Amino acid sequence: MNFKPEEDILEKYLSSKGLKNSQQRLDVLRVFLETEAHLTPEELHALVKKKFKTIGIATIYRTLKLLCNCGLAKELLLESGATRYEHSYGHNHHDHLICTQCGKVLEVIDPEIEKLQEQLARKHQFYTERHRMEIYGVCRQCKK
Amino acid sequence: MNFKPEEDILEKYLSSKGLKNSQQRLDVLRVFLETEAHLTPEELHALVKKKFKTIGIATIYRTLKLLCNCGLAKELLLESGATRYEHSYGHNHHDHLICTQCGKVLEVIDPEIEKLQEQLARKHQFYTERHRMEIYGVCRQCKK
DNA sequence: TTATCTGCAAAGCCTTTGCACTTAG
DNA sequence: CTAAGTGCAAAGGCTTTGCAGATAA
Repeated sequence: MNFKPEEDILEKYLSSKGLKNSQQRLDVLRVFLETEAHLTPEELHALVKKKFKTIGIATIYRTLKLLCNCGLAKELLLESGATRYEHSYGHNHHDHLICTQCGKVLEVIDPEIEKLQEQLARKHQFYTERHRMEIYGVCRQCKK
Repeated sequence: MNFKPEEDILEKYLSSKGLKNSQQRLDVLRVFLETEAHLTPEELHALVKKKFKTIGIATIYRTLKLLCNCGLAKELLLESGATRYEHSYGHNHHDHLICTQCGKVLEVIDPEIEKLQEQLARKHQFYTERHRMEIYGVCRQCKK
């Protein structure tokens, strides 16, 4: 049993699919979990490289895909264009407040909005699978 | 004075910037306005080509950028990955309901949700610039 | 042992850019 | 006339893929 539940989840996912628990995959997961920032593959690559010099960017891309498949990470397509990844394990559905100055991303949730979104979909006879909402603006620190 | 207000808007925008009213720019605008679909640059290129065989994809990209700058088009970054463009002139802010089966995109608006979004931002001391909301699901026709 | 994984470099998308020729003003 | 635009092809980002050597099971 690992210290982190996320490591168990990845391990079990890999085993169940007949995939291997490689050192690199664990390294990537650990570094990914160390920061709450919403990283790009390139940023994550730079961080992993600090500790494991030889890691290749292809392994980062491949591992991020695995992490998404087993529910540990989630892809985030923000308007800045770059694809970013956030932690998914233990994080319920949430929306994002994004500072257009410093790039900070806040995770927020409003049950009332969620309810209205569902009603809106129903009104148009859409069977909701998922939704996303992002508010872009300037945070308090940057406004000063 | 042109038949379409959009043509006037483009013309005036170009003149004001010292840019030229080329035939191609008008061609692209006209074909863009002919369909309510949310097109990718490649799809628009194919449509324009039907009428103006020699148009190049670079001109499509360049013209779409101009149309965005003068408020006639708006870039749409949906989860499918492809960048799409929608009409912007005469269309107020709205959100999107997207069918994950047939790709249909409905433009919707809910004033109550808009209000709550603004409150949510204020609660976190964010000064809202804009926001986006997309609901992905299955439309009535596809559900049948 | 052997199927999978890794790092590398090459290849693939989509989008932008440089260039020589063309055109609007 | 000449600054700006066009189509083409080449170049740029980001992401994926093919491959030969490495490794988990």
